Amino acid sequence: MTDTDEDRADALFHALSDRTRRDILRRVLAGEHSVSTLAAAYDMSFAAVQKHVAVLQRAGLITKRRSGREQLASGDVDAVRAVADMLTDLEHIWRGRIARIDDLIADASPHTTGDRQPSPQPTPTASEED
Amino acid sequence: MTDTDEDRADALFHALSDRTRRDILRRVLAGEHSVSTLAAAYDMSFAAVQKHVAVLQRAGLITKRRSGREQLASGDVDAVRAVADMLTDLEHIWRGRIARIDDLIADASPHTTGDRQPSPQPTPTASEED
DNA sequence: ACAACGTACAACCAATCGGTTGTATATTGG
DNA sequence: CCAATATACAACCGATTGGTTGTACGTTGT
Repeated sequence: MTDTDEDRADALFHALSDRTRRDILRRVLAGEHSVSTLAAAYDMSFAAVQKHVAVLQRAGLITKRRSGREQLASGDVDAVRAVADMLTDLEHIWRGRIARIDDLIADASPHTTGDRQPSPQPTPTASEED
Repeated sequence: MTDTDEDRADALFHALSDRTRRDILRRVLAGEHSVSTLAAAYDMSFAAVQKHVAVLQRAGLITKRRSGREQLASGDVDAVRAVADMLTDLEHIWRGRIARIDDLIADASPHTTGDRQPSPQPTPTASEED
């Protein structure tokens, strides 16, 4: 919850919010690729791809290692898991809400205690219009 | 895979890339909140918060239902899971890479079959043309 | 009826984004 | 040595973003 964590989350989600970057990430998770090799795969300038790689690297989603004149990029699966964990945290928050609703239902009707599924609708008062 | 899927991924990750929006999402995953209630929690104008809510809604991360003059926002955990699944897919891609490396190691040295670690070096055979 | 409330949206602004071209700097191969 | 290759980075540009204020409109409570 610290400010630095939020900065990191900003960088991670922002890095993932571009389809070219997601594609690059897929490629470098599957195996090392030089920036040139990556650039050849897209219909844009080398500089554009290099900037995408830099964004991914700054977010910590990929690492680079020098090999002669090439920079070989590699996907960092731990960073991907860190993002997945953030989403799991969100799911936990949601589960807490459902648990609270279940408690209310259990309180209102002493029956039906013991079923706690993904729950079709969180609140009984459903009426949508706009 | 499809273009629409990528559009959706763009919207989801973009929506999550702002800390105010992530905070709003946490609140509405924990329980319904009106836009006004949400706006009161942040040091910015009502209009700014309303736009953040709109971004989250367009991405499908939250839904709104009208209750009198209020719009009650609710987090959609299925959308959160959809994002988590995208990250799981990325992890699978990475696992495929590790499996390939393991195969190479197993092929090179008939011994040591059965240890599968995060792998310090990704093998010198970077399969790529130029 | 009508003032207050809750919401939506338009118009505007500075900052950032995703792309471009151009330039500089290593590294490699002939 | 020199040319080609691989990378990095600056400067620029149009589009988008995150914020603002102002306005409009339906709903509610008195």
